[in-house]
Amino acid sequence: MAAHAAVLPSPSRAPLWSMPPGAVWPTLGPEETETDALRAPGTVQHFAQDRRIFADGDPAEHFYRMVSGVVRACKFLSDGRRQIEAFYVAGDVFGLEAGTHYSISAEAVNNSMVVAFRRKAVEALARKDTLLSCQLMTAMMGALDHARRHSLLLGRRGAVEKVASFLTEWARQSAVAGTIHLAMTRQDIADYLGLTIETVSRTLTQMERDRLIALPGTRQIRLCNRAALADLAA
Amino acid sequence: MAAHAAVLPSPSRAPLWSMPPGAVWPTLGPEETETDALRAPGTVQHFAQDRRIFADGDPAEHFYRMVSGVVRACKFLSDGRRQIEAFYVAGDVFGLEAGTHYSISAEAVNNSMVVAFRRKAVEALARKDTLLSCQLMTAMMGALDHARRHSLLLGRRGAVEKVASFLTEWARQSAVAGTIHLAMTRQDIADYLGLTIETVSRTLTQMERDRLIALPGTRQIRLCNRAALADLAA
DNA sequence: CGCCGAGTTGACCATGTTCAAGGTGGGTGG
DNA sequence: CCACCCACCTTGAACATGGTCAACTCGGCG
Repeated sequence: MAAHAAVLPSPSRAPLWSMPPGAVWPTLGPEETETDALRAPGTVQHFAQDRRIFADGDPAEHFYRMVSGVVRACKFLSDGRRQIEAFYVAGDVFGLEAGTHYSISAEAVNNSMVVAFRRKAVEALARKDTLLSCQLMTAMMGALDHARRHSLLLGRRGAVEKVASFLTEWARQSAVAGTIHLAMTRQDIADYLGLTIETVSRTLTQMERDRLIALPGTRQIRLCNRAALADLAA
Repeated sequence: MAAHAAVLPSPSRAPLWSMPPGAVWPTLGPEETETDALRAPGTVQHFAQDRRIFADGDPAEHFYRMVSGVVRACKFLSDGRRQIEAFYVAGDVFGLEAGTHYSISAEAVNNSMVVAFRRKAVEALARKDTLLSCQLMTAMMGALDHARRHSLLLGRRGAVEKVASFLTEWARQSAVAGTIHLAMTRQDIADYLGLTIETVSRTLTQMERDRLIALPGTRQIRLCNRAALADLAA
């Protein structure tokens, strides 16, 4: 039961793109989680706030596992418009790529610590070690699930629903006693939700008026009516 | 060189979420493509127009490879709003899931033929056969890439850019002599782009006025100025 | 204290949606 | 073979949501 949480070596809290329990592919027995090949060849790295970890188009030589902090994965249009695809937190794996180059950029939202893995080394390992393949596969599919839910959000939800969804999602990973601490700016939130900074701000203010949340500080959000919020997030 | 195209057994045309050339993970030598374990255990199935192949929440017992026709993958909100995440065409693999249940629905856009694989059988194979794992991995990552590009589209592009992107993307797979045949309705296009049917219609009409396209029939689009179109799609 | 970046608020505006009416074309049955 | 029908599509006008632009506030820090 608890063994399922150890699919990827990490603190056991759910990643932002929450991996469903039992989401191992193929299904693994508890004893197999001992192998944990991802732990061996990694090197620890630190990134200061807003530092780029890799850019869209760079050769994909490493991939990463979050230890602490928050990282955003984003894409840009030629005119600078930005879409944040995901925020990564402790335990999340990112930078796995189909081709030889990254198709997305990754930047530290705040001071962050990651473990970097040489892609080639892990590829070689993965060819021998089926368990490792499965771990990577599971990480990928979790990311795919998240991307799909995110598309539904971006394409078919209004501003209030978007903000409510974000709060609900982020609360799962960063709520202490009903109060969220935001690692990211309003601009980050806006770019994650496909909105503008002003709309995010207005929506939060309106939610405060409606007693759904309280805003004790700009980076702190207290969830007063979590049920109603979850309801908005539908 | 050419062997790279045979990552998945299929007609060699690029899938809608185009898999980049050389997108094998880990990188495979030409000789290895002989194995092609996906070919063995499949059973051919036909689905009539609008028939559901699987629904969000169903137990994920199979996954599929397109032989002919077009399939849409979509998610729904409780009030019926729909977001189409992808259209699948010959060669595309879909229905790979992280958990034990599908997280998306798949429906035939027109009469379609697919090969179904028992998930358990292939899982078992994949644990032995690293090549197979890699093929699946590559398929997944192609899907992830597509989902990310789609998020950027949904979150940060206007109606004209969206329609132009759709035309450009779909032309790659269904253009004969500069004329696209649409398998899907305007509603499908709208739900793919996060727009309404009226906006899609108006945008196409405007593009016709601007001599970017011609509309000889409702399901036929002639690309008159492909460069300008690609430019709009940025 | 004053500056500066981040956030908020307001007024106006643009894009895309909604609602409603009319057109078109492919298939069916008389 | 033609008429009708129905689903699909187009068009128009009013409307709403969210974006833009600009002013102002707040809080942290030199």
